[in-house]
Amino acid sequence: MKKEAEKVLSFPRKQAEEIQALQDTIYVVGGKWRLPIINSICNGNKRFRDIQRSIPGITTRMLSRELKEMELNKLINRTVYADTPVTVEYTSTDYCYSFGPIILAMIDWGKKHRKKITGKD
Amino acid sequence: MKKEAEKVLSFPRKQAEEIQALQDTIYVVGGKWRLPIINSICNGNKRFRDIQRSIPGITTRMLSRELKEMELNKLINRTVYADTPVTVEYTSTDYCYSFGPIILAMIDWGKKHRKKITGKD
DNA sequence: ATACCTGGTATACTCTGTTATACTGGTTAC
DNA sequence: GTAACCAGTATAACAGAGTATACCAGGTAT
Repeated sequence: MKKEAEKVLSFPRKQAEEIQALQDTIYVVGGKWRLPIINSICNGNKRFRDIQRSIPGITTRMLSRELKEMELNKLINRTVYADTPVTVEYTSTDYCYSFGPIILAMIDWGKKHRKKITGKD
Repeated sequence: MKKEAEKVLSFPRKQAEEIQALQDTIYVVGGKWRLPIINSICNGNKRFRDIQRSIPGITTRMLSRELKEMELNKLINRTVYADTPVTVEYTSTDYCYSFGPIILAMIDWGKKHRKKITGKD
């Protein structure tokens, strides 16, 4: 009996907490490019042009900007190798992998959605 | 948990297909409000003002716009009851529930993130 | 020699998502 | 009578995400 009341009473509080968590996440991964870039790097793309080529539509400007901010936020590591010509490598941090479940859920949705509207695989 | 995501994310197969699926999904659920609104309605909020109250920061204009578009895209049903005063109910379609896994993954990430930066629960 | 590769930066612009504020027309409560 | 609730619409303005295009300096391939 008491358990029941507790559950009911805490329901709105949980809802508020969940919507806040959701809004936090949207704030962090918001925008058109953040998640595709994370996915690309986690998939093994390390070089600027490789990452760019792997994401249809992204411009150098946007990629550059996002990479810079992601490096600041410890989402990725940027390493410069002093060979000639100089090469730059971007690699994912552990933190970066924490977005894995979100990305997988979104890829899954996208595939099903496409299958649904095109009618084929 | 981490190992699992790492393994799956690192798997370099069908990269192009996956990035497209990801971009499709971002296009559909993009923006600041779509996912919170879906979440709110799936949580049982039916009335305009209830939905608005459940999402901190949203304005009537944005909510109105998003609801309209979501109705067009068959994400929600809008039902007007001719009692006096007229009441309007928004309910989720099956299609709407398909975003469940994405929303749950994002709520989960947001909770962990907050715990991490505040240091408490 | 010239055309394209690398890893970006610079400048200028557009677009639209988002905010702010006020308002409508009807209903119910004090 | 006046204040607050409902379900929104109207108007205007803004900020910044995103686009387009060109460019740099060095190296490589034909």
